[in-house]
Amino acid sequence: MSPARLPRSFYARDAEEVAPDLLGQVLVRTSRDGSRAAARIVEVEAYGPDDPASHSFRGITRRNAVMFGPPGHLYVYFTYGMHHCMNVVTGRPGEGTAVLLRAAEPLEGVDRMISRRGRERLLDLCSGPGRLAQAFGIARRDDGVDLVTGDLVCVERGTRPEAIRSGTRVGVHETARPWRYWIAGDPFVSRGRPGPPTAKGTSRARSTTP
DNA sequence: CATATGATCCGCT
DNA sequence: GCGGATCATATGA
Repeated sequence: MSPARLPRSFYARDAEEVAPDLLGQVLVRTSRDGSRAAARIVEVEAYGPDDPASHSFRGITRRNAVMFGPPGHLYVYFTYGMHHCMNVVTGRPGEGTAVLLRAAEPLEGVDRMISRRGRERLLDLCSGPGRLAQAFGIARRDDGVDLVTGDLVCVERGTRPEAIRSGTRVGVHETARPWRYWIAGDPFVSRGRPGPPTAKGTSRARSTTP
């Protein structure tokens, strides 16, 4: 019943529209004992329809089924044999669009994040999709949880970023959709190579600090 | 059934 | 900067 919690309508839009709007918002996980873990989202990636880079591109499977459900739910997948990544489902049911949460700035429950991560440097706690999921204790069993009405995880309204940058998505060799968004100059953004891999391969993304 | 691969992280060089 | 870890998932035989 938190008035700060983002409503369903926030998620029920195109992924590339939701993605930049998620920057500055606060991801919150409430444990059964009432303790909270919270972090300010600083980096995301959108995965749209007809997007070869999206898990939903080849149709619905058991793994990606949640992506095709109603917006405002968590889509969690396991990869590289050891990492979980979390997305928020966007758009309309059947579309299969989502936004990957890539990095955040720890705000609450830092001690718990440190123990879950096994590392104590604040900058390394949530700076990467696998790290973020680990810090929040998110795993496959959290696949499909409702961010709007659920008790476990939600996104609360935060502070608006001063400036937003965008560039090519990490691990995606395509320049047509620069759907990685991050807060300009934010130290908690992951070290994932910024900038499009241009043909001659010398340029960097426009990630200069204002 | 067999196998290739990945929206990654970490430690070592 | 590079490669190993490590396995669920998808796909093809």
